[in-house]
Amino acid sequence: MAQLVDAQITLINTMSGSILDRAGVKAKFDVFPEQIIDYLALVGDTSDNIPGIDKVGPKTAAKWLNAYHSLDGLLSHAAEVPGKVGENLRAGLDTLALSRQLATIRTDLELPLDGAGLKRREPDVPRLRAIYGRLELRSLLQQLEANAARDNAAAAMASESAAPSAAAPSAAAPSAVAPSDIAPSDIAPNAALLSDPVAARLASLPREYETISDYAQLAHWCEALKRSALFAFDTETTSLDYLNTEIVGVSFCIEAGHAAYVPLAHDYAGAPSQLDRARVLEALRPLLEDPSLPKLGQHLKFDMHVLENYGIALRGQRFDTMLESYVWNSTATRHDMDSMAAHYLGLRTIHFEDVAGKGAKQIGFNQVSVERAAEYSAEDADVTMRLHQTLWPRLEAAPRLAQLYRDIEQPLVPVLQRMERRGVLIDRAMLQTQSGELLLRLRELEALTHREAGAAFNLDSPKQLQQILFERLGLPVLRKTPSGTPSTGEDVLEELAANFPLPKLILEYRGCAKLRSTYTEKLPEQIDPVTGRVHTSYHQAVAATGRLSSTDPNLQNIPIRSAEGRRIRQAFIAEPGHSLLAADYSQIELRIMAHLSGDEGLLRAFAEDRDIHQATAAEVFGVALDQVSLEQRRSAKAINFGLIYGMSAFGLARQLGVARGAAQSYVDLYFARYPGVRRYMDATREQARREGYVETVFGRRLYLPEIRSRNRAMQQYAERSAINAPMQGTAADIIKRAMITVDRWCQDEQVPARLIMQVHDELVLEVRTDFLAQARIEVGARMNGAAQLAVPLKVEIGSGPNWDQAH
DNA sequence: GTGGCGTCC
DNA sequence: CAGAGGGACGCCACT
Repeated sequence: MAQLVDAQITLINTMSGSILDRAGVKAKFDVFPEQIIDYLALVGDTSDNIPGIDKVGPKTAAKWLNAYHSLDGLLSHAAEVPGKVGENLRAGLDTLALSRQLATIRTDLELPLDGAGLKRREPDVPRLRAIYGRLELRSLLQQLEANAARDNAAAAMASESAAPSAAAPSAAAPSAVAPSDIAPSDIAPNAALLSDPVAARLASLPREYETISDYAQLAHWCEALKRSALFAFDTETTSLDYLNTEIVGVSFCIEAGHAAYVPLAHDYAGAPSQLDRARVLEALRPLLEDPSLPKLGQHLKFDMHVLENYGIALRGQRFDTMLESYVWNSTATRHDMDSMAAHYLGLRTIHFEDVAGKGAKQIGFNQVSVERAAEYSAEDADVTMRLHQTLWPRLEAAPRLAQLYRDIEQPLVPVLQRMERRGVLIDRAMLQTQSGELLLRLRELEALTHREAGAAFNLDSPKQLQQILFERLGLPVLRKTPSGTPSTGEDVLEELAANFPLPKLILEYRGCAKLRSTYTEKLPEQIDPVTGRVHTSYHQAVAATGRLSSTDPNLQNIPIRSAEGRRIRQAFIAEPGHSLLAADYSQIELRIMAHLSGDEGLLRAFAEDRDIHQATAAEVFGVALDQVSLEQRRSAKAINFGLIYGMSAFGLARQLGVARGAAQSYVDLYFARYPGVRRYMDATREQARREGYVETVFGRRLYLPEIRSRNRAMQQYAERSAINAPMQGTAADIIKRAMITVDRWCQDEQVPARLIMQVHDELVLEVRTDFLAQARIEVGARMNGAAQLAVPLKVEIGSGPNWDQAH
């Protein structure tokens, strides 16, 4: 028994707390299922015999469910919990998970009235059925039906002619039951499951897809495309690598339900003969290059690249369903076609994996049978048209969103395509030299560390490092990771470094290892052998706030803060006779805060072009501008950034290493000096609660339904997002507008300058060196003119032979 | 695939 | 009373 109590106390000490009311330990904190599993493993499976543990029931399960981001993770953990506690837990989760799914769906139904949530996934009916097989799914499925019906009704109202035909007749819209009101009794057990109306609807969709196998048929379609008001098209390719991919087929859709696939390069053994790719592309060229012939697609930037590989310049792209969905609601669904079809149309489309397989067994699209490829590809074009028919009327009904779409997101597509295609020149030899140097240093540090630790271990393994630091050497545990293990993060090691020698070595090791693995080793591998440059992908529909993101390689997280890191930037160079020009917006988010809040003090500071952190320090600490100490300026800077991120006094205290009370007094002083900022923040939170969303200066919306959550953590997270999103999002809008005008200048005037990178508040151009002086002026003017705010924008421009020296 | 960590704005 | 800083991507270890 003593052992049991010890184990329990150990458990309590190693995690955030315990629900177990035993041995004088108060039930104070939450325990999560994986911790129960650990616990039971520790004490042996005596769960039914431990007083108190059987109290884990629906109520506790509800707390866990609310706290977990991943329902799947929670369910899989719950499945492993043995004994009575497991039974109770699973019963509670079944009920609660289903009601949460219902709440999720319900929220989606009421768009745009209620808004949607962060990173919300589609309800996966087959999976729900598997999990809740013993439960009746009628109410859930009814809501899915009603969802489609209402969407279509709304679309029909907004645009009679554009109403899609996919509407399923359905009962009236669901009554407005608050999620929490869905009691367990509403979900009656029923062994006989309903048929799946979602799958059924897919099968019953009116569709006529044809496969084009002769030139007369092709000519017929080309004529129809030419006469159409709008057509959707899609290219099928051998690879997602946009520079090194071949066209396997193309598909078209003019009218929902009618689509055609043109197989061109299916080359498996026994493939039917197909039309000649070059000849078909030449027939399509005049259509695709005609700017007055409007086109629709899903992620057209990719198709632009693919066509450019064949010398075809896509013009006249008018609509892109990926961007329509993103502008409509950046978080209600992911913006790939399969997700959108499920979300907006209630359709389960044929996925790429369905026809090509997945993992190591995946085949190229050229190996897919023409029959299956035709179904898949024609459906893509068809569904693209259907999505557009439901999305565009919604956007037009919300004029600011339509304007954001027309003025910013759609025109940005060709700009990004050109940036990607141009690529960035990298000095491979320089990176390889650095890699060698880093490797030597890493080996030294490894030897020193092992000697100091008295044991050999893998420095790259946080788990092994935890054991060495906190078990073998007994260093104090200063912070724990979310999963309850002792953290070895940078801030912890910094603090430990004051009293112990090892953490400092590990910090240097980590820094070098990061530089080598992520940058000096990987970047050279990503240089295209043909162009000698790296060609990133900018993603336009990923970040909830409107920012771009970059992958393969990510050019938006190249080091800059440390001297060692900046050497990486020296390898970003320009071609002979050219230089890099880097132009970044100075303090753009704080300027936007001044604009949005209208705070007089802040407006004045920017109007007078003050050093904003210094000016803030002078106000907060009540000293003259020239009396502000470096320490005061540092504090003010932390306050300013904290405000942008919705940070609390607690967080500020930790950041600054001061007492919480001191941090609180800084915050109070700040708000006393800048009362407009506090008013703005209160008003923003209030608007988010009232409307369900916040918006940027240019009308971009971010929906935050969690701001009404009864779960405090989620609600506060939503509040921080509400504060941050208008500033971060407006900055994104502004730089996108700047990119469009800068690119237009590059294109129209045939100047020797090209946009090559964007890093959130910075644009990088490759400019012929003799043209630098003029480029500075032209780029600066366009960036400055990208928005008219109540404060001036400020752009800082530098240039040099490499990215480091351009700053 | 997930968690921990680290890079950027 | 607990929690406590927004948005991304990528590497490594580990399962």
